[in-house]
Amino acid sequence: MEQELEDPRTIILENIGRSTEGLENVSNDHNDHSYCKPLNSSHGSDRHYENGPVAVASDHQENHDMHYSTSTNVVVGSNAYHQQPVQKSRDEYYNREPFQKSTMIKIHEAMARQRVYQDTFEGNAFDHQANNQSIENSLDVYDRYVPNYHQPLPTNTDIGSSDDLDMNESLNQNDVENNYNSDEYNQQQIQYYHHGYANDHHHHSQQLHQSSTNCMYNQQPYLSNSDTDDSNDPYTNQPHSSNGQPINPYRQGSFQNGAGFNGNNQRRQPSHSVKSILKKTNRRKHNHSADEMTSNKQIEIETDMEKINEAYRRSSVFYDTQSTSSSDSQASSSSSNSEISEYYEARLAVPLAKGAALDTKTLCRDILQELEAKKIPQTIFAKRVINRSQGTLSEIIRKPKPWDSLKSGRNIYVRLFNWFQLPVDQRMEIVDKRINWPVPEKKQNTRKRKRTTEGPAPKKPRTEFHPATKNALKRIYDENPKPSSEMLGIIADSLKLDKGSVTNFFQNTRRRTKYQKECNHHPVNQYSEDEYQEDEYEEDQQQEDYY
DNA sequence: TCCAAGTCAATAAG
DNA sequence: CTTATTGACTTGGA
Repeated sequence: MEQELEDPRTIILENIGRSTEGLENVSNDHNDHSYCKPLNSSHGSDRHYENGPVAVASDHQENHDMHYSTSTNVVVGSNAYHQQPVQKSRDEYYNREPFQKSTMIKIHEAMARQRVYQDTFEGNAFDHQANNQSIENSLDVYDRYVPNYHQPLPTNTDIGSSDDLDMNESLNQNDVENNYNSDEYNQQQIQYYHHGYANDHHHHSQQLHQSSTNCMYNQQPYLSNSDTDDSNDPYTNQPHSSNGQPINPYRQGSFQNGAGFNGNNQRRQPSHSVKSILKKTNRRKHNHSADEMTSNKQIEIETDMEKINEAYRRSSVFYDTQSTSSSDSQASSSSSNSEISEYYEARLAVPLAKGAALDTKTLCRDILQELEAKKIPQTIFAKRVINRSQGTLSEIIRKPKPWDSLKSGRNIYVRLFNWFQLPVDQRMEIVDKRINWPVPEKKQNTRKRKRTTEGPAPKKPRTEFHPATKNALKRIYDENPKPSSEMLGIIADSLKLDKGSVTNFFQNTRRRTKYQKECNHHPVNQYSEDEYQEDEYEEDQQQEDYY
């Protein structure tokens, strides 16, 4: 496509009136788009992933088995999706220079130009001085963006373990959706409770209330106005209490009675909580029935409660006959698994009280601890409790987003919370691998890409960026996290990437970086522009725990 | 079409 | 085996 007529560095140097002597020679460009590598071989022809990527994985494994010791055949080339894949060895792929040295200069220049254009367009004076400066700086951009690196030889990618715990199904996401999560959540006058939690976890530096070991959320009324205090915790938008305590996540009106709802799980009966929920609901109804929106919500809540009640009624026999040990995997004959499961589902789906806010950070930390303590695998927890994949769970738990920044994602945290409110035996029963809970129906609305007339479009194989390419992208991102579409095109061309991939990269990075700053208070993480000499790009984002 | 937020799911890391 | 990472896809809204 584009032809490299002249080394852009020359142009730049000439532009700023400097000699071109001493420029390092660079080889000619090769426009073969060889610098990003879809992971899966055999693609592009007529393979459609009707059976999911698994089918391809086995191909991979085949290659792997046959060629690993010397070199693994991989598809090389961002165009593999549209064209015939090119087989190259992994070694060769990694040892290749991903793109021309001049490339980064070009990109940098283009970005500078765009800035200039924007400035001009916006009527700002164009600072030639600054521009030259910027161009000049761009000369060493390549070295900054593409540090030397020594790609280790591919390690054994133990592919044999294609563990199919197979809770397959991209499960029904509907069940969660009828929880309300409108923004009137935020508009409410919110009353928070002080969130002092006491449990058997010792690592909490700010632990204060020491009471029953199982009462995770021992709540006490705590009045505050979430919008008036500037020392708000981004995670809850709640003020910190004077003594630095984490602030309670819950609003009055729902489950404020910690003893009643969560209390001592040794003695508590399911009926207790169900009743208590219903009671609260009714009370809420009286309090808020004036507003129409509110009454609509009310109806939803009531429906939820009905479901719970209903499910509970049907499964109550089970609880009555349930022995103390929940280790008995088989439910009593009088209550089917699906009924119980229904009950649990209803419990997990209970919406938070209107206006309530969860302290996601604290919640997740505790949940995480619980998982570790109880040896509950994420895979099963993810499916059973929040109905999501393991990877999703991991990210949600590990990097919880502030409540106020959440949209529909709030449902997940609510479910997490609800699960945690359950007495341990129920809690554990839900995630007991020995029990085969009925799999939630899949939302069959799998009308994937309807573009093509013949079935689902093939999935684009995952791109594996060359380390240097990845690094370059990161640097560019640092400079401009939100390039215009045009810029994206330039970047893609320059780095020999698919524009879609570049777009995805920026999109993903933006989203994944969004709360990092708020989380990272360590100065160590403050990115410093001048010490990335060596290859330190592999450990680039140690997202330092912020607890 | 673009974006953000939510996810999936392959696969790298531990 | 379990968990963390991350490119691509899906949804819902301009």
